[in-house]
Amino acid sequence: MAEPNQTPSLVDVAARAGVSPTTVSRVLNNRGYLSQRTKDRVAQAIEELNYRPNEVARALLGQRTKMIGVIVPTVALPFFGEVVVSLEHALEQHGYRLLLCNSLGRADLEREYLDLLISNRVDGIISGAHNDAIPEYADIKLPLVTIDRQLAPQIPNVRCDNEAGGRMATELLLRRGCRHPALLTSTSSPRNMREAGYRAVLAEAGIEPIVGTVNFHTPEPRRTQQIDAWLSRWLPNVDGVFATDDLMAGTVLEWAAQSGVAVPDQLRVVGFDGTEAIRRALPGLSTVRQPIRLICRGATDLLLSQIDNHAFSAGDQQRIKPLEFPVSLFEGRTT
Amino acid sequence: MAEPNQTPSLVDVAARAGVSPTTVSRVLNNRGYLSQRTKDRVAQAIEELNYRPNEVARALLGQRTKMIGVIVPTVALPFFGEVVVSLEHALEQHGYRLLLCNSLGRADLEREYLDLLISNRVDGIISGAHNDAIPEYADIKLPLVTIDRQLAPQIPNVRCDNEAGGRMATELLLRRGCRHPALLTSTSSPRNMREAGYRAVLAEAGIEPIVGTVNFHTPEPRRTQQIDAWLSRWLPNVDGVFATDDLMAGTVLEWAAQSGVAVPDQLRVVGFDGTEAIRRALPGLSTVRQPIRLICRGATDLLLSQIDNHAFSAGDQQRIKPLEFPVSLFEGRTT
DNA sequence: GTGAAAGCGCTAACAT
DNA sequence: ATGTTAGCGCTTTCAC
Repeated sequence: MAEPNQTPSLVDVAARAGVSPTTVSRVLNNRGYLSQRTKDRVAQAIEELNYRPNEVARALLGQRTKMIGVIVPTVALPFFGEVVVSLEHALEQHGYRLLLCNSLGRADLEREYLDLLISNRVDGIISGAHNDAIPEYADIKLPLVTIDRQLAPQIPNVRCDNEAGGRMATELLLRRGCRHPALLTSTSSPRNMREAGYRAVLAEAGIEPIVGTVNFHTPEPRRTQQIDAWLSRWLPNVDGVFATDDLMAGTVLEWAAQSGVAVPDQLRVVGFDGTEAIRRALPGLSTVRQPIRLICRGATDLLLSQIDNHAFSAGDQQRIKPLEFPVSLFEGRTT
Repeated sequence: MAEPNQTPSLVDVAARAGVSPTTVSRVLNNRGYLSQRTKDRVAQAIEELNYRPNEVARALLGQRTKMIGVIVPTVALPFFGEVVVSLEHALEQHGYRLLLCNSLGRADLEREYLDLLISNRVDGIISGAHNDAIPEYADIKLPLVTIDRQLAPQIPNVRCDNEAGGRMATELLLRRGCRHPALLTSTSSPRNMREAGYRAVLAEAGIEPIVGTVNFHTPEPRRTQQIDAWLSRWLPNVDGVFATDDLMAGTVLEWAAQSGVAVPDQLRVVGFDGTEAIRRALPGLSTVRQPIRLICRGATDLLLSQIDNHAFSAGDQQRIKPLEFPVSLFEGRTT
């Protein structure tokens, strides 16, 4: 007696079609010579049983799960949300699925996720999150590509031209007449290329830079308080703000509205990222748009070529030039 | 000669520790009686080989992948991004992983994803996306929970109290002095409970409702154009707008800024959702906050209990009362 | 053109 | 306290 409740297996299909399991497999994978009659019978059995091949079994046998692990700080932030959507669709085009990990910017979680992905035998990893202090990435024997932040010289990295973006934003502020544009960013460092762009333009113009930092993952309401305090301290010396992400720019705009500071007349504001969601929420915000689609396609292509070539990132120790895509400026009401 | 490049298997560990595979398995799963000496030797072999159990093999054997498929329109929108983050962490607490599917609101994609998830033998599905016209959900023999929109009476559904939210938003507008608050929503229908709340309050106040619709997935710039056209048409008859999501509210605010309409004096605006990201981008926006954490925990608990009880949604045909969580009002500068 | 047998990595039954 | 055997669902030799 058959168990009708059980998910049917290939063997069930074979029995029903009166052929061997091998033949069913061949029909499924379109391999070898099959008589039309056999094909039809198998197709019918599949239909009748509503059979779906078990990808888990395929993965075990074939040694490839067709799954890619993606680690980002959190898809609750539109930039990473959009990145993950783009990745998912780029991967899907090649028959890959996406296992999502939100590290929340926590190094411990990120480490755990790395382990998890290895245990699940993902075929590769795309990481858009990194606590730079995670050495584990170095000895991962798995195709790996990072987005935006470069982890190590030999790990492929895809990003936008952050420095050009920083320059464009700063130049826009100067062009609109700002004398003292300030920078508001997450972490000030020599490796912050948006900051580098800002500093370069100001240096050329002979203007003293003013840099404020509020960490990305600072919880509300502290984050807003820090931004407000910083703004109140510098105004009215400052007549423009380049915020290195759009959400920060939004907080600046709100501070201006509440403080009775006119935008753009008294204060000009530019953001960074230009995601669809924020373009809806803040359609007037001037911003530097990242080519997220391009970045994600680039990352996917790099990863899949690694997978296809069995060229594991750990293997080739040579320095790889990061793949950089150009940004574009959107000028809205706030400048 | 061993192949040092290969990922080590449990058999390799067994060989190195001088025990049988079963013993290694027992050590890994902490089952049965093991001598301390054996435990140590196995632990050492695992360490030396840097062995990780192959979850794919475990899944094939145990008939459970510990993976949950999650279908949403797109995590590029903060609401769904935040939902997915919450789900991922709720699931992770129970040892489950999340396979992400962004349906982009397209019925064809949603169908494909359903197939994909079945083929990958996920242990359950949480869907926050539905083209109502997808009958496939009905005959899915898999634990299934929906978020926000109810698919069918017998499928468990978790959501916030949308009608109460609609009421609260509308009442806030009236309380602040609006005489003609309009509704801006994605789809007007009797099943749109936010709209129902709005209509109910207006009916009680004896005010004629004004309803505008702009579909969720309308691409820019058409979306903005539609909203702008609608606003220009109704103002100044309208002195308040309840937008059923925060992004729409953002577009309304921008229209007001560009049209020289003072907020809140000439036009009051309330949104809906209150995600973290939008609270950062538009800190001044009055909005109805959804308890996303609660909703996601509720959905996860319901799903996991289905899984544990082998009670498949298709099985129990009885009507299930949706799980509703209360919303809360945030009043900002825009009202 | 089609089938039988072996095996991917693991664990549950059944020994001992 | 530990080992042996069988099998999850599939594909890949190698036969015929």
